[in-house]
Amino acid sequence: MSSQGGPGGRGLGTAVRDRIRERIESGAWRPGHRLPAEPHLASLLGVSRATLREALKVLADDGWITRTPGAGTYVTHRPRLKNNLDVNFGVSELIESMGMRVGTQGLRVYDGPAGASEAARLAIPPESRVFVIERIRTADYEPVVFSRDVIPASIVGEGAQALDSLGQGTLYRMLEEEFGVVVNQGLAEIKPVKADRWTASQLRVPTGTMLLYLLQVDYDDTGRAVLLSHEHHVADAFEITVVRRGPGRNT
Amino acid sequence: MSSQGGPGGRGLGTAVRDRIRERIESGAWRPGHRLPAEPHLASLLGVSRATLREALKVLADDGWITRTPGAGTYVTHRPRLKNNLDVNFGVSELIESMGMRVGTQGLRVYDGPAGASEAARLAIPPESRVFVIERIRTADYEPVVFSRDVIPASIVGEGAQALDSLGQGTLYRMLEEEFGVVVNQGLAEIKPVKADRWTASQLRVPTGTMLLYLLQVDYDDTGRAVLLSHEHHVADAFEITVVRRGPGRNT
DNA sequence: CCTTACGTTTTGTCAGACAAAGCGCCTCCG
DNA sequence: CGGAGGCGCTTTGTCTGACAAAACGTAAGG
Repeated sequence: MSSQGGPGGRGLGTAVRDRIRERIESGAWRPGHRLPAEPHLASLLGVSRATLREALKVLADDGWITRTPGAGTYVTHRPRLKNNLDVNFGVSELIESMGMRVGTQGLRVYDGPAGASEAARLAIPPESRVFVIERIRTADYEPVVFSRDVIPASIVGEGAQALDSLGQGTLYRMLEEEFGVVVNQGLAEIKPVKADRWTASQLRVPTGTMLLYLLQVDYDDTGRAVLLSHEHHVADAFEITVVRRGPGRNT
Repeated sequence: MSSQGGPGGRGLGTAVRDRIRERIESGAWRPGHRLPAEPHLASLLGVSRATLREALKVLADDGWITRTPGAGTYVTHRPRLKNNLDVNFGVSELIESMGMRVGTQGLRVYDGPAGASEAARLAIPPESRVFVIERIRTADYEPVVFSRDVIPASIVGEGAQALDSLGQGTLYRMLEEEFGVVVNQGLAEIKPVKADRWTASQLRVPTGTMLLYLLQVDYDDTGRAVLLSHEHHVADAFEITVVRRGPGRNT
């Protein structure tokens, strides 16, 4: 299925892109810093200039670098954020990136037929068998997210007992390591809601507390829906940001 | 500053990328459809294969297409959404894309010194002169967003009287056409809030109504902060979505 | 009828070359 | 001595051609 799943990712250009971005994120190349010229950088990275340029094109398109003919390639002068909805995937990484201890309470795993709405979003036949994972995520032992994850049985097959070991685990890592499913993209719908009685009691907050509700469907690289997540975030616990692409490049 | 500002965007590869994406968005190439082979498609678009591949690389990276060696390039089988936080920029386009009439109420434009917090986010000296635009955006004559836009005087110079004509205009288009400022990227912070007395009266909703608050800073292609926006969205008016990149490509 | 081997098609990567656009340095002139 | 203009170098943008790797369809053989 997946071509190689090697070190960096799928494809040399993607690996080069990640390597360059890591240098920027780590601070080795600070904003305003000028990158080596393309031929030089290509030989440094051990790839051809065409491959390097594919990586640079994506980075420039994402706003990491700015390229001007005759002048050079510079790291864009723009603040970088953690806790970014675009890149941070999963609640565990979100909490860990804030330097807090991540934990799980009230884990509940069961299977059954999918409801009509959830089946439609997962693009599976109604009444198909799905596995459901409900749990409360804690940051420094404080409940911050109540989540309900729905996975089609066709994804996890019969090796579903591994789901029981999600005590503190990352669901995405388990999907990748146990079932060979690599989540490539997710489509999240964001809505502010007030905590109802049940959710409030789970999160140990007063009824009516402000929550951020994320309804998300994740897809693998073939476009197959592999995971549906309902996440109720305690509003004050996180600072959620999104990078938006400007109209200058998106019609 | 900007190199050519031609038809599609800045650069041939970017223009090619937009042309392909338009075909997908318009439905000419539906999910699962196979694109012509690269040499053929390159000649169809009138560019070289290297340029075409830069465009395809970005599209594949953004999840629009899936490429497999030996097989071909296919349009990814994944639902496309309008009202996407990533691509839809500005409230006007958001409302128009939903097929509703966009309008403005209570426009108020004034200038003065920037506050400490706003100056810091715009990366300008404290007390710098800024222009402030406050207005209520309506969809089908119903208030849906109350926004406060802050623009440094250094951006708009002395031609600021143009700001008064924002009756139904798009601020981004005005920035581009009047002042030559192309917004490339924006960083938005999302938070659910309850409407306070003042905001509620502006939006004609009861105090305590659920709102989605977006605090956004926009940057041009050089990384200069050009616009700070506070937006209070009526929660039930929109369906806000975000495309998230999977851990499989971001680590 | 199933399995296997082959060839074709298609994407992935590389190398080299030329054009266009900034930037810095030098020279020339006042 | 100071400023302005021109020249050349550097760097990105684009094109051309080529070969390798991978996947699919087809045909031959058991």
